[in-house]
Amino acid sequence: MDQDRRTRLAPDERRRQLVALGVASLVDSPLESLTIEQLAKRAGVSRGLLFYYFGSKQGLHREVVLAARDGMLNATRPVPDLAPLDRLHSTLTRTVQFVRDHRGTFYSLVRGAASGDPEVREVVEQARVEQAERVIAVFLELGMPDTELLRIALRSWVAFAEEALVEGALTTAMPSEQIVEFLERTARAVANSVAE
Amino acid sequence: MDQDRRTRLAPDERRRQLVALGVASLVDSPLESLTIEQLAKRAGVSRGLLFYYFGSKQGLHREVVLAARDGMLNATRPVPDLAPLDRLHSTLTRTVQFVRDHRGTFYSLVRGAASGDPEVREVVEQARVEQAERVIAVFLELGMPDTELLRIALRSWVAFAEEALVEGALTTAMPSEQIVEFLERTARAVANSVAE
DNA sequence: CTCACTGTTGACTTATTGTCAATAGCGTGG
DNA sequence: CCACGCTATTGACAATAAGTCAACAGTGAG
Repeated sequence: MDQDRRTRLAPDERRRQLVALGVASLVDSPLESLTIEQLAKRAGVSRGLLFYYFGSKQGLHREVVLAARDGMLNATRPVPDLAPLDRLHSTLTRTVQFVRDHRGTFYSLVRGAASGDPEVREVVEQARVEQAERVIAVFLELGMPDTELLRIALRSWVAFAEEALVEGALTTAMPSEQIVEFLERTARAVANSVAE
Repeated sequence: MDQDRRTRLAPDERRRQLVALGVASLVDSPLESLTIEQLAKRAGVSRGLLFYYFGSKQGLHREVVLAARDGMLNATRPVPDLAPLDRLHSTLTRTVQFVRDHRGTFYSLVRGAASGDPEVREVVEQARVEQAERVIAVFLELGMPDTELLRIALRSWVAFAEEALVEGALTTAMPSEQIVEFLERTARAVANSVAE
């Protein structure tokens, strides 16, 4: 579709192109339907080239999910200067924004890529860990004791938030501010409920 | 491994046997590695027979997940006679028990079967809906108004509980009573936080 | 006991992953 | 400017697993 003649690119550039095409395909189709053959055809290269770069289908999936994940983590990165609760508010606001701007990507990350092979699962798992760390930091700075139960609670609250975002931000027209406020309240409620 | 001669069973019985073997395989391996060939070999029948009964690999997966799901929903069915919060306590206690008695099954249900085809996902999705309904009923009986936000909140709390059960009940030695109490508190906290 | 019904089989087709020696762009040194 | 070598790229091939289907063979009914 691009060229009918063989074009030779620098490895980094070709890799970027292939991963970008993969991420783009997540917008309207789940990860598991991202087959080597389809992507090869879209990119106008042979299937063999994908194995040259990614080794296996799972290797490709891993890099695609990694790129999508980093895009999300980047768009929702906390602003260090803000006070804890303001930082949480800021992060959640941008999270809702990201979810609504990139519905397909978000949904594929939190739902589609859940199963499959452990390598891929681990990539999205790391995103949850990172997000949990962000929220834990907020409440530790507010003076809560660093207990195992608090960590489990906020780790689980991340799963709570993912579900709420799918239900609230993707399938209803609820105003973003209301969703953000809902997430803030529940986070505080969960954290408080383990602090006795 | 069972018989080397062809044995002809009544359809219901054969179906039961095949599904039971499939559910048993979930104990120590994820759903997606449950291949037609493996199950056929374990059951001592030909691959063709599995297609005769289930039509497709997804059809098999659907019935296996359905059986595993119903086993869980059954083991954790609410006792109607109890008062709302007692009923919640009872259900959660049996849920923790089930999770620890059937680690593999539970994990496969809430993690492994998450992706794959929409048919299979829908089956486990219905389990979440059912569990959400159970919790929603508790708080409605306690007099809370039936708002969309409450439903989303408790629907999301089910995801919260799944995560907490994986983290708390499967990967730590935390006493069951403590996990149950934790789940009760967070459920109340989440419900209260939307009731203003 | 035999006969029809149907549970069961195995060989075949199709689709997709993965392998690898051969090919052909593209920068570089002469 | 132009061979020439490095390597990005290809296409043909093998391996695996999903589906298909006509033929086969238990089992109960008459």
